[in-house]
Amino acid sequence: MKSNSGVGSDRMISHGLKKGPWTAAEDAILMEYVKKHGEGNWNAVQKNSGLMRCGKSCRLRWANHLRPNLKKGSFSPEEERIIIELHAKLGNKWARMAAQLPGRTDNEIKNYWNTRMKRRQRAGLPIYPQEVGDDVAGILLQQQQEQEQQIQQYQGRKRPNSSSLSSFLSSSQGRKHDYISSFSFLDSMNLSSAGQNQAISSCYSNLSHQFKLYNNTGNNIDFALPLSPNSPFLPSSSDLYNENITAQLSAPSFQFIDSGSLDNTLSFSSLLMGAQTEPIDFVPGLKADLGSSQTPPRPTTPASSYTSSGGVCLVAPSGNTINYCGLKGSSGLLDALLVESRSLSRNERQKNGEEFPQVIDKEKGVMDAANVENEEEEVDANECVVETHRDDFSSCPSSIGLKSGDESIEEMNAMDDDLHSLLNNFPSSTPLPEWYTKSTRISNNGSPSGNMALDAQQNVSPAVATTADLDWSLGSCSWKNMPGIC
DNA sequence: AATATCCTCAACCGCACTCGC
DNA sequence: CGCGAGTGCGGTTGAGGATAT
Repeated sequence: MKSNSGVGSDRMISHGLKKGPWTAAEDAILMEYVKKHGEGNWNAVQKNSGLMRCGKSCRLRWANHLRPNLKKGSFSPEEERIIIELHAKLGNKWARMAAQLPGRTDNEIKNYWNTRMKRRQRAGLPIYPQEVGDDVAGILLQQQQEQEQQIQQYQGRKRPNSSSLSSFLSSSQGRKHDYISSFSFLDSMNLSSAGQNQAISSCYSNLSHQFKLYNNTGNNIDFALPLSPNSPFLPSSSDLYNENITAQLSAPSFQFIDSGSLDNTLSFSSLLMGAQTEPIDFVPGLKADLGSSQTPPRPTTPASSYTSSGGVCLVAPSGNTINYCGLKGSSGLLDALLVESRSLSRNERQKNGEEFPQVIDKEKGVMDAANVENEEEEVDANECVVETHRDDFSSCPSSIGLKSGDESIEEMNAMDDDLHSLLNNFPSSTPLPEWYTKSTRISNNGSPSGNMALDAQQNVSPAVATTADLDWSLGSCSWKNMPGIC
């Protein structure tokens, strides 16, 4: 197909029209036709010129190969730069990109991009250079913010502006560094353990209602609450996909998810790349490309969980299995930006002499995470769901209190009430969605954390798992009758 | 040298949109 | 308003060349 010289084959004739590669003779006929009649009205080509090609085929041939001023050959470095920038801004809008690259066709750009993307994924490289990611992050997050606002308007709910993740991230400040810790300014409270300068923060995005716990040293606890299956914010089941991917995790690729450095948080490109249209695209790349030839190290990190725009995403490295749930068509940008899976394994952190965050236990009060781990061993080697609640803070030891400069407590409490009533209105006994039960609980020696969806697989039979099995309350979600939950 | 596998890219396909009737 | 033709767009396919085994 790369050469269309010579006599074409007749084997691709269908309904009297030829398909397949164009011959030089056909090209000549088409060019002559356009010379006489101009572009357009492609279906008339066959009638007027005798060319046995459909109008679509003629248009494509003309646009991609015959029209004047077409550039041939490889893209120049400058063109490549433009493509990268345009793709970062536009996504897979090949025609729009082609409009900004004189002499280049959408097909050409598309092929180039797909090839390049695969190559870089194989190499474990980010698709977008970091500087492009920087520039684009704000744009996409702004779009995300607009979407959120639209949803909020639709829901008729008022949220404090200060809870807007997007506005913060799209601002000139807060880039590159401290994304995670900066999130604490959202719907969060920072708790300070006097003398230890240690804090646990909880935050949930007002859209996804996913919680993330992390201490202020930047080592998150890798915890995310699932949305209720009946949450108005949860996409319909048809919008969810769930795919089990079996592959050895490549260390370089996985770094984007499981980055140990905040700077790497912006090196999300390979994740984002596929996410432009469908986040899962990234992961099949792993599946396809990490076959027999690579034997990457087994990840030592715990489950990663991150929110999707308007939905739920879970990424759980488990040996050589990744379970990924997400929203079709989500931009994936927040997925990446919210990727908080930077935590070292507990053992490593302990080895480094790092202090563990405190965990608020409903019955035992505040405990050190290390103690939680010991408790876990008695009940379940890996399971421990950190639970927190703003109301719980009142009963916290006096050594824990609000840091100054936090948002209005009243404001946050109002939001809490809002959410609380929402959660309480969920009907019970609703079967959990597929993504909820398909996920595999990872086994790790990491932080005292768990993802409820992951816990579900291990501890609750998917067949009987319903919302009635969940104990929903503000800031917490637990499986009823499930031992080992803090 | 033979074979398998990978890669590239031209072409196709399905869908959505516009426009005229 | 509905219909069909024409067109554009983005995703996918598969032939054939390149490379690896």
